[in-house]
Amino acid sequence: MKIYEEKNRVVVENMKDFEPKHIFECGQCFRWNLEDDNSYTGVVFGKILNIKKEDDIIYFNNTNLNEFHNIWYKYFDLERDYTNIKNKLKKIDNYLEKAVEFGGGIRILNQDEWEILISFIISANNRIPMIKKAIENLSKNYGEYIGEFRDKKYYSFPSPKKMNSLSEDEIRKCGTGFRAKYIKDASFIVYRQNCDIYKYKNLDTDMCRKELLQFCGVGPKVADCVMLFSMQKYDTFPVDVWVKRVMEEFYLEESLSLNKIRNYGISKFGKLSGFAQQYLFYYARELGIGKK
DNA sequence: CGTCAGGTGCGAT
DNA sequence: ATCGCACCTGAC
Repeated sequence: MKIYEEKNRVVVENMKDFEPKHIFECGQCFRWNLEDDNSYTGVVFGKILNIKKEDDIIYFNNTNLNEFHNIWYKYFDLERDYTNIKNKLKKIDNYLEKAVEFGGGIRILNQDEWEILISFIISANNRIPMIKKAIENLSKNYGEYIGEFRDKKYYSFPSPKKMNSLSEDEIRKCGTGFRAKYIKDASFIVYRQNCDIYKYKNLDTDMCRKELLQFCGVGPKVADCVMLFSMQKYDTFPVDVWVKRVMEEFYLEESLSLNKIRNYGISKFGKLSGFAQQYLFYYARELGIGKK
């Protein structure tokens, strides 16, 4: 892997297991958008980053080598050997082999706990375009102005303090629907009650999950997503409608409860459950597996 | 118009 | 423990 800096960008050559489409469209993030030139622009940690892959070269636009090492290396999980993970998963069976090959460029991002908690509360019984719109509205209306990139203005995700200062109605008007009161509650708990969700990642997976489940609007699926996408808990298996479909298509004879599917996944995939879930989810959703 | 979407809370069993 | 139902909202 060769990394070097050019004018306002970092160029990475020969990086394995990194495909922007797979990373940004496997359901783990909501603030990355496809541009006309087939690049993706996102807001992360109050910064605007643009990613473009051409042949085997990846361009990290609007950043520098310092930020690359201090922020993006961790965010994109670049220290992890995904080839090794993929090889282990591929050996399990032919279904997983297909799914892993289909989404071979997936990386599980290390995202901000607070932003992910609220984002996945919004995701409950919701569609991706609506989730993205609600998060964008919250940021545009109540986040900090960051700057412009290609003639578009960008805003950070509102802090717990800012979110707590809003009324339920102001949150609702951003398009969050019945989840507005959950967001209001979570903001109060995190900001006013000084609950440090940034320490949850230090707990073991079961305790971490137990803590998250105490938030109203956080059920089993949302808790698993928050743990997996922002707290480095990889021995968990979020089961949503797509994972249920693909598991029933590949592994299960009958229709099991979501919790039983989760337990089945964790017992089958162990420490790699979270990675397996991502490959299966992306495969199922892109191909419409099991859709009625 | 009804249905449904990357679930969850709630009350009833 | 497990089950069934309502739920903001907008696209079909």
